[in-house]
Amino acid sequence: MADARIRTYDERTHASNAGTTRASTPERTDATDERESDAGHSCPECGGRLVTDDEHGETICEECGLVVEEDEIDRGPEWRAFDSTEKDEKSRVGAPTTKLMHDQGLSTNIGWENKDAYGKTLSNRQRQRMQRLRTWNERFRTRDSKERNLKQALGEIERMGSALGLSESVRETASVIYRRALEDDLLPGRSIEGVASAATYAAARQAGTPRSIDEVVAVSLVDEMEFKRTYRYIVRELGLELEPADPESYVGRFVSDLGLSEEIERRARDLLRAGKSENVHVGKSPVGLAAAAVYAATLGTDEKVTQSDVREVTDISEVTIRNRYQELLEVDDRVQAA
DNA sequence: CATTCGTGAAGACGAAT
DNA sequence: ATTCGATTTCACGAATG
Repeated sequence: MADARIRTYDERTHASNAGTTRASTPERTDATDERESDAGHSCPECGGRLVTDDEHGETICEECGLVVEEDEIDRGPEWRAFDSTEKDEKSRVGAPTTKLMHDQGLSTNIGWENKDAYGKTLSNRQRQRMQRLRTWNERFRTRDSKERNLKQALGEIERMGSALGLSESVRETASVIYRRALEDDLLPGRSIEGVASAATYAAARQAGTPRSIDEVVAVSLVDEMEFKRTYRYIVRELGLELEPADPESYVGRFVSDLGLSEEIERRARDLLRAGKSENVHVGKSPVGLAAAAVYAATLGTDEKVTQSDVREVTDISEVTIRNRYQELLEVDDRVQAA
């Protein structure tokens, strides 16, 4: 963003200016105003001196930095009211904040009625001006809201992407998908985290480095139900074209997680290719196929893994592994014979 | 004893209505 | 919204080494 570049430039010039000013007048108070708190209090951890940091509303230990108390700001009224008329007179605070709006209800709202502050009806000319103001105010507010939304979502995508070991380009794709969802107004009614998770999952699949639903849900902030619901919705509304994940793309990871050799990996891939040529894989879980192929590949060799080992790393039940690997072997035999 | 195998009931999901 | 078919999972016991 151009904004960011300009700001750093600004800061640099300010910094150098401040440096020279400070050199001429060395006795300047620190920016953060810290003062000693009441005597008799000391840090419960290390016994160090406690100071209050008014800027952050915290009491912290000077020695170890332990935050003893935080959020000391009193958000209640500083006056007391004994009946409701008194309350009306003394109260000078505005509308309560709400978490239901992204800006906590603190942004400008222009009333719907065409009355001025005294309740008088507006002239025609004034009405038109107000209408324009409403339009623009609304535009800025939603634009701003989307901006924030996007910022948070991108952070989330970044976090999950790195937790899942996804490449930079996959994260790029995920953010593009997210942007599209945002532009198409798909977000209302859905959580940012959910859509971010879905976008990440979809991007990983498109890039041919899929992560299973379980893996994504594990690092996501939403539960599996919501994730699946959101994912389907996003795919449908955005018209994302996603091939069923290719079982082979899981093989490498499973093999290495199980500590098996490349020979096994090669055999597993062969089994999957044979299976695919006979359309064994349609309608079956790709992860299940991959798991079964890896297991089957070890069978004739001296590298031993149990079905339950495979279940551990793949999250595919032993039953499914059994069913799939037998099918795979059967098909492989047929292909060999042909 | 550990592992593998097979089975029926039950849950989840997509498609069709 | 419900129903149906296919798939996967769970729980269990039997067989195998």
